[in-house]
Amino acid sequence: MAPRTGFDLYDDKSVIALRVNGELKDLATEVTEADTVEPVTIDSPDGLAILRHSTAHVLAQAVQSVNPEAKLGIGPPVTDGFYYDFDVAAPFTPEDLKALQKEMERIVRSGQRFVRRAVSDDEARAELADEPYKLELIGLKGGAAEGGEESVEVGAGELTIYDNVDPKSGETVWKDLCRGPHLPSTRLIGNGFALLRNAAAYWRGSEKNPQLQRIYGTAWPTKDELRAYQARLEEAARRDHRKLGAELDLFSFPDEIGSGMAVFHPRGGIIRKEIEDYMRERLVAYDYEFVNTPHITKSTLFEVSGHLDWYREGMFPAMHLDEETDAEGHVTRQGQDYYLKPMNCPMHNLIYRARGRSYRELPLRLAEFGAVYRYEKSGTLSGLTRVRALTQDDAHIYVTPDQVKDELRRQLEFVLETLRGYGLEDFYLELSTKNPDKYVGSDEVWEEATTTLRDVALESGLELVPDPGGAAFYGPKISVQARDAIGRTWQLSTVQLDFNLPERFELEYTAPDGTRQRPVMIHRALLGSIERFFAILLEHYAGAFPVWLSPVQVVGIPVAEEYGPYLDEVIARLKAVGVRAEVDHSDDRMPKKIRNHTKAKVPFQLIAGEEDRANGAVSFRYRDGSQENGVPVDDAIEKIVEAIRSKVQV
RNA sequence: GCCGGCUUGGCGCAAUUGGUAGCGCAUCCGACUUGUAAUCGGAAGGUUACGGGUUCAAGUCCCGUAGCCGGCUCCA
Repeated sequence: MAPRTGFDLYDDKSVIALRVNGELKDLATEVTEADTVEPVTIDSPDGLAILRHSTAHVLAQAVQSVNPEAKLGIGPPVTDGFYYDFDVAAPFTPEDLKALQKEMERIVRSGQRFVRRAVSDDEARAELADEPYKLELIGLKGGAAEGGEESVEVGAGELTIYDNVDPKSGETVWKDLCRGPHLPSTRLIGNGFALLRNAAAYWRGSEKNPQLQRIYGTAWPTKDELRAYQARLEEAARRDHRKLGAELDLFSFPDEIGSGMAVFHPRGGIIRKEIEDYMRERLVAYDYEFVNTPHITKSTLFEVSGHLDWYREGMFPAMHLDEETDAEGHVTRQGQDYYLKPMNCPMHNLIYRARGRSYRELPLRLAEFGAVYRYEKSGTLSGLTRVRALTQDDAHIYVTPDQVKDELRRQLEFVLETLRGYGLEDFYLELSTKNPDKYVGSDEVWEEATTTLRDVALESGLELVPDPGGAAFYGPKISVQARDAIGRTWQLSTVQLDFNLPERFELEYTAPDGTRQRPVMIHRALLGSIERFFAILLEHYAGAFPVWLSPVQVVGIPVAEEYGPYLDEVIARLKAVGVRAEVDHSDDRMPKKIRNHTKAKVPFQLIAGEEDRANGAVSFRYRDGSQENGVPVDDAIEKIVEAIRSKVQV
């Protein structure tokens, strides 16, 4: 029987590639009956990646058609889109992007075919003589065969070049080194793509390499899906915590204080206090003990812990104190280096070590909202999510080796339950394992710790994603990733197992048999940094916090001045039971007051006029504009108090 | 830190080819007080981020610094 291609097998226009014996192939691939062949549609995850990858090729063709001097880097698909890197003399301007978009539209309309062609290394070198970066990738191929890096350009097997062929003339108008597969035709890209932004990116991801100019784009099977994606971006912008933080008067970043250091305003302060109070309640319930430690320390501490070895660049420079010199400038008294602390664990270890410990005390759980300072590079700072002064809800748990597994289970349960209390529901786990270039301790110990963590993570039943090389230098970790209201994921809690710092700090406890044993340490941050968690919640709720977190929970709005005193009485009763409530006595008109407090996202507006006053009632108005009129005051108070207690959204 | 962009009163924005800073909201004062998202009138508020330079003249052009934004690298 004659070999057949995907074109023969599938009529469906949405089929754009094949999966042959498990491998993605072009639709034009010839298959036989012996092959297992599955269709890949353009709207499947694989299909979208192919669409985006092909769109990246069209971008590269457009760039070289506008600027033949541009050298090609790499151009893979990424979440929701693609990028392509170029070495060009001058960075792209917004006008350049517009022109490129136009050129891409022309290429898409011309319906070029993507044609795969296998080439030898030497042929590829000859054809791509003007593309230094592609040549470099070909050179790397040898390593790829032994399990080195693979890319969208170069696989472990043979090299392939994709020719873009004009359907009318049959001429090859452009080509690129690429593994594929690709769409059959550029026409399938349609008008569901857009260029988004340009930025610099280091060649092959290393700071030591030159920077290329990267153009990001997005591509979707239809214009409607593109629009939906753009709407998602707008929604994310609408929720941006930096914007909401200013609008709702929650926090600011005074230039006078310095980059990456926030001040919380009264309303932000209330939210923060509620976040912390709830956390403290939970800590008490789970047998934690509270400790406090200073913000600065002599350098020795971080020499012992190893932080100065690994993270010196990320720490604020030392303050050199107590040095004395004589008139000639000779040092007469040796000074001391003090550092702002970037981490609390060494100090907690000192608390552990302050006296002899018994196995009877373990697990010993020390918790602190510890302010730490990290000299993050200026370009990485971002709102509250990446700052230089932050508060960790940090805890260190000391256990016997036997207790490790149970304690890890307990901690994971604690973490997930607590996060649910804040209104986050959708989680998965990530297991970060040893970075071969950055670790202390023996391989056996790492192996054991990693296995233990993996077991506990799997037991939880949550999805577990590997993160190879993602561990800190002292031990592997499980991190809890949470999806927010619009589906973005945030790394939140981390549980790290550490056999190394107890060693470095020579921590011990007396075992039942009277011998001295070394405890194991678990590092556990639940919110990560309180500042960052604040930002995540703010974006998750788009500023409309559940009642318990709302800075102002109830505002009384009199229909006319006359009803102010009546509402004062109602509000006074609420305040008496701890509700954050106030009456708006301003001389704005009632609709204006409603507008103001709706914009401020106050959960309960209590309105009262003659009708309500006569009946001893109030009328509720909610943030969405819905109402509940004539509610007796006792019921209203009960309802509000219950909404706070049960942490519900209204 | 690197690349690019941006920076006008508290906030959001205007200022033709360089010609001597305007508007809305917020604020303050006054009047008004009306059952569900903007009452009216008036006042005050800016050496256009900062520092240099070009020019008869700079918010507008050039250089430097800072901050912010988008990425890259980094993230204990």
